[in-house]
Amino acid sequence: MAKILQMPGPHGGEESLHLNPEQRAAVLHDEGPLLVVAGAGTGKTRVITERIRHLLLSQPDLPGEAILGLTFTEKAAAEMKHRVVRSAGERGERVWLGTYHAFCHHLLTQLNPALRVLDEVDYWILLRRNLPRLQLKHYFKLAEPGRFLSDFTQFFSRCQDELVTPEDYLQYVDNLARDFAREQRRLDAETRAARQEELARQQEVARAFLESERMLRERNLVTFGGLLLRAVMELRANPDLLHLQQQRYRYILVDEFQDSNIAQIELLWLLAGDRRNIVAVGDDDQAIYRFRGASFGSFKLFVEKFAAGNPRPVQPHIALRQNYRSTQRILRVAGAVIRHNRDRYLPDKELFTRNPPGVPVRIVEFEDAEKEALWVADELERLHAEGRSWSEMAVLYRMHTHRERLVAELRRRGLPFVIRNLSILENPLVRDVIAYLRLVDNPADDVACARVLAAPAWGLQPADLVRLAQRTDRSRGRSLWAVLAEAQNELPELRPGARLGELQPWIDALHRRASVVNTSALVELLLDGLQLNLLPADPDRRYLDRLLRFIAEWERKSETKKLAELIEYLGYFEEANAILALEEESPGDAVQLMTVHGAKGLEFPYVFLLRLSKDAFPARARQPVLEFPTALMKEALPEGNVHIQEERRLFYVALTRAQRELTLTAVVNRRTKPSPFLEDILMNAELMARNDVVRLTPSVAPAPPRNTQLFPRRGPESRVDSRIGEWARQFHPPAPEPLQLSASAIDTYDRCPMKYLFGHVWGLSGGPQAAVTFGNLMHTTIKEFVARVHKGFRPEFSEVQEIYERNWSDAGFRDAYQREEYKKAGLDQLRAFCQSYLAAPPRVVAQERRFELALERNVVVTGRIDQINRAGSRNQVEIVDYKTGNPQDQKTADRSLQLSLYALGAREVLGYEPVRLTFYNLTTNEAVSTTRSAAELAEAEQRVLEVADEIRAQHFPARPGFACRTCEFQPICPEHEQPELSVPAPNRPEPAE
DNA sequence: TTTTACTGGCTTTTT
DNA sequence: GCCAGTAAAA
Repeated sequence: MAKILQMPGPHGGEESLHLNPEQRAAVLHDEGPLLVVAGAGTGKTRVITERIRHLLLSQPDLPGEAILGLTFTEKAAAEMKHRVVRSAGERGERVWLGTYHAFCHHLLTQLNPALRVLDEVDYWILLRRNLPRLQLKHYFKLAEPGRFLSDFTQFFSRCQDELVTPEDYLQYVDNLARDFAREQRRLDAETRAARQEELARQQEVARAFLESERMLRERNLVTFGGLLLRAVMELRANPDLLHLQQQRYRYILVDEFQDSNIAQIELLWLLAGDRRNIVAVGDDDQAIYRFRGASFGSFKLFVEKFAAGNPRPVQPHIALRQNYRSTQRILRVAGAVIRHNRDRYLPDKELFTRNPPGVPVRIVEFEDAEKEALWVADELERLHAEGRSWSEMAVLYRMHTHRERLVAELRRRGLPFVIRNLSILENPLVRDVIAYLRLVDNPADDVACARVLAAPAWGLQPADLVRLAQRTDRSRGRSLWAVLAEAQNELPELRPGARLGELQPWIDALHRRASVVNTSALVELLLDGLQLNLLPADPDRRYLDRLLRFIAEWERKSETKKLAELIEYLGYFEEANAILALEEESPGDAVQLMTVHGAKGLEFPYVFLLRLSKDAFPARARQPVLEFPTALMKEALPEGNVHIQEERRLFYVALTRAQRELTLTAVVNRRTKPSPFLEDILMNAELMARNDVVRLTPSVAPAPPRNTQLFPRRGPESRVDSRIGEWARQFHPPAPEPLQLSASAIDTYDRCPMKYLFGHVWGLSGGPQAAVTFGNLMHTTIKEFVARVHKGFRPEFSEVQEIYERNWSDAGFRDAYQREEYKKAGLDQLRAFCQSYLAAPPRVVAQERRFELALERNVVVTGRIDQINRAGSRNQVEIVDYKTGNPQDQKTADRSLQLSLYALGAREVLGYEPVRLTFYNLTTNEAVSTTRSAAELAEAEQRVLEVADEIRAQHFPARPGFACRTCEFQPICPEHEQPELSVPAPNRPEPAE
């Protein structure tokens, strides 16, 4: 070894000659543990690959398979493998280079060859399908049975990261229960109840964890987190296996060590054995994955565990400090930022560079996001005009939503860009194909049908679609498809050239085939029929291929392989918030857009970092629904604000991506404050004195309109390219006069005018919803019950139950479990309701009373009051509205437009004096009452007229947001549709480090 | 200075 | 549908 150390490069190879002293020391490190602290852009991947090469070349009899290299991503592993093979040849081929997960999978399949790995979505779906077995109570919502499942999968995965098994967790909860039993007498009633509740929740979680593990084992499945946990358990329990592994892997190298979790560190500890030949490379300033379970102090653990008590004296760590990537100015700014994180375990790692000083880092402020987007687009164009290629520029952001305006602007200008990790479910062609599949599966799916009908080939105009939709009738099961069949004869005269005649038999035939053939065969038939002739260069091709691969992968694990199951799976897929991203490929010459997390490990000459505003970057801290208990942590929580420190490291990662120029933009106005991270820079006297930073507040002129039609459509014969989104934006027929409005219509308009357009103007409706079916049933049952009491009867509960069951409908329930849970809940609620109703029956004046109230300007308010009770003298009444679902509180009642309108109707039309307005919450069997003053009623009237004006002005913008998650019109909403730009010829991107 | 009402924005990602 | 941060009100 000594001889080698004196050589200029270990083997005189070209590359090793260029190693700096620290890199060389790391590469040549002899035996025992070593931590290589490799700052951003200091060549850490190179150290690992060079070290592997050095090990192989310096020990001719060392077999490649004695070296184990572990990474976090398959991409990193593949890149490393490529480099090792290139520099070490055939022996490099045999080096085990892969992800932790791949390694554990390999290990476990040696013991259990049929073991299959379940990804996060499929895990979610497994739990969703077996929901009854989880016996959820606190974490269950009738209307949304899957609501908490991703919280559970996340939590279980977090436990596994910390090597906590379901049994361990149960033990922990049992201890909590024991503590509570001992202490409860000393607690006041309120605290006791709160502790009791919390304990019950914990017990539910523990039970679900055990049960989910049971489900996995029954099917011989394992989750990603489980791979690590089970591998560690096997190695601990099986000394022979452990010994074998320790013998085999004589040298271990780990990349990105700072992101290791407890399970991974334990795995390394077991594999390294007494030899402790482990080189861990990483940068704790770039640790950005604590939110998903990475250890707080992997470096500290390493030094304490591996280096302590080591038989041979070793240098605990080597720091790589020379940066080869960025200019001096960029590096100084980044260094000033990260220095604010005081708790760094190893302090001596100030980076330096021999690169030129470069130009100052720009901090640019705008009053709104629109201006930010315009200016950044201007800058990108300017750089390109100066001769930079698009691919040299990257735009980074903290959250996906921050890029939206810029994307719109780039698209408007026709600039080439690629977005990493973009879901294909927003691609119009993919949405078209899925709409066809949904229509084939269920011809009564009006939303899918509407999308299909808007394809050019069927020759319809928006007015035709709306005319057809007006004739549907959800309550009688007359769907758009059924109306279409009836209207068949009228249509040729309706629109010459309409080829609906071809559509119907084709879809009907596919529908019949769907229950017979496998989905892959069906999809093939569908694609044939679509007559899609995608050229190889068509950007849509990649999206379609990805969808087809998704279907093929699903079919392999599917039980029935039939379309109906795929449609169900897709529903779950969306419910689980899963994204189906295009596989990564060379982006070609295009501006790269990605989150800062996505940019880790990459480098770009020109970097723009968006939205450095408070609550944007750093993002707000949020607590998970199920928090991992501190008591089970195997390491101490670091001091200080953990969240802000991680955000600052993320900021540091972003800054250090830049090679030549770095621009930070911020939106700053009365509401939005600048990011505290900018203060870190601007308040730094040294940076300012050295001119490392300039601050700009440019005035931004709106860009002139350019390319609007970026996507050449496939022409008038196309059976895809649905124009539904365009129609939604443009086809706003005038409202019929007089304009009739109900409280719920106004509510819909307020939430999202485009939803109002689809439902109330066009007359489309989504499928039946469980909550609605249930609500109707409860209303009907109560109406009949109240009517009988009114007639002087005192119905037994069995009679009520009989009414309930007679009126039951299965429409809209997602599955039997949800249906049965609803059924039980409904009966319980009715039991409670009837009992309290009979205890003090009101004097009912009217039930389900309809009214039409004519306001000024030819506007009519319509409504149906559930129940009117006498309240006091003469015509004084109470208006009752029964509510199922989430209970309404006092505040909601006080400001409810619905109650105001009912009060107006009761007074103006029905001649009552409403002295009390009541929401009767069936869920809690509690009434909430309120009143309305004359002024408040006038205000409500005003509100109706305002909405009426908006509707008459045909103003129907989409209001995207939280509500979209449950909106049945999503498949046809233009807001959820993003055509992607085509990109010129690909060239391979240069990986960094 | 404390309470209440209104407004906007819903992470980040890998296996 | 909920939470937090901020503006308005007391």
